[in-house]
Amino acid sequence: MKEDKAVLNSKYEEKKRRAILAAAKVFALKGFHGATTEDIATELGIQQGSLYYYFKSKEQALQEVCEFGMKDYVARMRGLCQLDVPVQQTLKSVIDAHLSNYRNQYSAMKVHNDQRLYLSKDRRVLIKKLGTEYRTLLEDLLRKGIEAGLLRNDIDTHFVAYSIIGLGNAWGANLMRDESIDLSTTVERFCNLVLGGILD
Amino acid sequence: MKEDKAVLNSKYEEKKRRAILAAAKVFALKGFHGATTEDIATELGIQQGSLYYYFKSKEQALQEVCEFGMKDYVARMRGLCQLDVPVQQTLKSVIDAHLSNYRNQYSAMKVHNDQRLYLSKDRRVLIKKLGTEYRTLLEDLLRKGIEAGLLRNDIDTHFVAYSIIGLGNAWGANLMRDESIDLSTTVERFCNLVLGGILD
DNA sequence: AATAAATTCTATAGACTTATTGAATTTTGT
DNA sequence: ACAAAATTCAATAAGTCTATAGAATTTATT
Repeated sequence: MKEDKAVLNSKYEEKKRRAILAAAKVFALKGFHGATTEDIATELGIQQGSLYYYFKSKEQALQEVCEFGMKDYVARMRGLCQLDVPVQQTLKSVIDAHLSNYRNQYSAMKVHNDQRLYLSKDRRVLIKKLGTEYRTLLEDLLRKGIEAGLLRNDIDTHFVAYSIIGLGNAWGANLMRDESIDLSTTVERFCNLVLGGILD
Repeated sequence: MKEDKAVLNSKYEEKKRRAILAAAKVFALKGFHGATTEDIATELGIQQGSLYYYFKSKEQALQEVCEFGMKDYVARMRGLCQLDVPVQQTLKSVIDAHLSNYRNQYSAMKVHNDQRLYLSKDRRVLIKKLGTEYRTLLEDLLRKGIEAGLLRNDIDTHFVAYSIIGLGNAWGANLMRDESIDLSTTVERFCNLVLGGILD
């Protein structure tokens, strides 16, 4: 019976995880509305109707994909921000983590970025909280950098934080689309651009 | 008869334009697959079936929205790049034009960015050409700036061009979503970030 | 080995959507 | 004012999709 699903059966948990990854892959490729439950089931190797053993609805699947994509992403960010190293170095780690995520996290981040607004508002509560926490951590980091005299004091931390995230998402999507782009080179150039700009 | 549609009847052209704008608005809000032809027709104030007087198919509507969004966008870029002013100034105009576009162009640009990949490849030929032209113009501009000694010679023009576009799209979407964000302040901060970075 | 529980399957109802068609209406040209 | 052309409408065929339900199968437990 489905009721036991709450009781963290390890077999169930593992397949549920695979279901989320399958949904992430399909949603990333076709978009939430463009993807069918049959697409996801096929990706998982089961029949369309069987998918409802794991998700109550297609919308719930999207919600879980987005939450999955954000959770350890934010957790890692928390860890990076606690380390006591110069801001520049933390920033580089943050950017590296952000971009690496796109190569490892099975498209869940992309789905979060592109499709989360198709969720009803109450399904987005946790997702929004996680997103806000991430941006806030980044803003705090920048503020600390200014106070330490390492960063210019005329920047707007909110603007810069949002820009770094936006740029990270743009390059993340690019890295996913084109496997031939080198990750570490991209991280390097990303940091150079944000830290030093392009002016001679 | 529909045949006359090719003969640029000005009445027809005007309503066709409005049909494209209606489609853009609906696609931007609900996504291509999430939007129905009924949504678009309602936005236009006609019946669902009547929409097919203007578009042969829903997919063609998406194609026309994307092309509409890109055409004068690229045309303006061409104009800006021909002016003989310092690179920094051109760059600012480019960013200003890019961001202003999101406030004026009735969501067509957003649809282009988010939904164009749902089009079949052959429907994307012109769209792709326009996008490539835009990025190439930007890359040429950066190269000119380096040769003039105004920009650092260790930047990768392709990387920077792509970054400026990505950042512009991120802020464009943000400006659309939140009317209270000030355009000129955003342009200012954008330029400062890209030109000078954040390092003290 | 027998029983219980968990997982998957098949079949389908009930919506919803796109695109078409021919009729009705409005606009335009003479 | 009349006829032709352009535009819109109403109705619907044909297809797709989500979600459910009960049967069948597989896996775990005693």
